[in-house]
Amino acid sequence: MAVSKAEIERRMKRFAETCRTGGLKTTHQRMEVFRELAGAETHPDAETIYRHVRRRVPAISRDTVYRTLATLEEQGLVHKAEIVSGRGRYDANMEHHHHFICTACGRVHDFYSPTLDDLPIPKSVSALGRVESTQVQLRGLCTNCAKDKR
Amino acid sequence: MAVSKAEIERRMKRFAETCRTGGLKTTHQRMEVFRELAGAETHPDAETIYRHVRRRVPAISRDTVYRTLATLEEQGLVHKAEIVSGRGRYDANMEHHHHFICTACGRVHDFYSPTLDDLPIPKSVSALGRVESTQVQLRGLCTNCAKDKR
DNA sequence: CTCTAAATAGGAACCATTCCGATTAAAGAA
DNA sequence: TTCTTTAATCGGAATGGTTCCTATTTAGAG
Repeated sequence: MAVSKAEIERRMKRFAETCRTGGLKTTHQRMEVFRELAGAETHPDAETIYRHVRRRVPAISRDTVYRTLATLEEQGLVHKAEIVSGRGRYDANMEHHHHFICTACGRVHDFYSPTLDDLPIPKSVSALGRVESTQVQLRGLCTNCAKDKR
Repeated sequence: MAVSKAEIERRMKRFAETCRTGGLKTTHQRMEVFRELAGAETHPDAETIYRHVRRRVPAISRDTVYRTLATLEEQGLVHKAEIVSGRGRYDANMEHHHHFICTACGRVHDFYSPTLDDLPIPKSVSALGRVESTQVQLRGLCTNCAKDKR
């Protein structure tokens, strides 16, 4: 189930909008990096994004990809999940969602749950600091890897 | 509030026990790396552990620290949290707990909640794979960093 | 069209982690 | 205790992801 055309369209519009209001130049490279994420569901890492975008923008540099991802995150256009093996993974799905992480292949799957979006935070936490975001991480063997094991 | 003497004692015993049953040699280096974590509450990273242990075992190598941490994790003696900036952080607290991560300083604080230990996992997740562990991550500004900002 | 600040390319640098080959030492057997 | 086996260690080189640096390019304002 790929991201729908309409959703990609919507995300690209938001990108253009954010560039304008944020005073960012809408460079070809920037646009293509975001487009890559707007249509992805696999939480690709920077290297994967780099390889894919290079097909369309052959001269793009890794540095640009990394810088652009950081900029997009600052602007709230993409989400960076620091999950496994120190390799950041990105997605353009800004709805509140949670992650199922496969302990074998490292793949990250989104899932949704209104209940989990609004967790009962214990009082003791207020002593630690002010909570700005919450996220649930589930770990286990994904269906694919479970199949391979047999 | 440091880890109590009794708790450290208990953890060291478990370490010795696990080495025996797991067929691991209880080397001086191994013991000191674990001792460092048994008494820590700060989720130190490998480099920090290395620097501390080196006071007691001056010739210890980074490789040994990294290998030992991996071994201890395999044996279920320590817990590795992959949280920020690709730097693994370790703790010897094996009770089910959750993390409050400061978005400014990156420090990780544990907190406990029986309610959060047993989350209602949405049915849709079963299509993704078999859940083996659950964890809640809260992000925000810790009290310390909030103070500094003012 | 011109100008300027922002952004990019490409390669060097950086840093955490892992690998490798030679050496050491834990622990079971004698 | 001493011997033997083999896991574990050391230290430095290698790796891989990410960031930095500087010259060059370009988006967008005027």
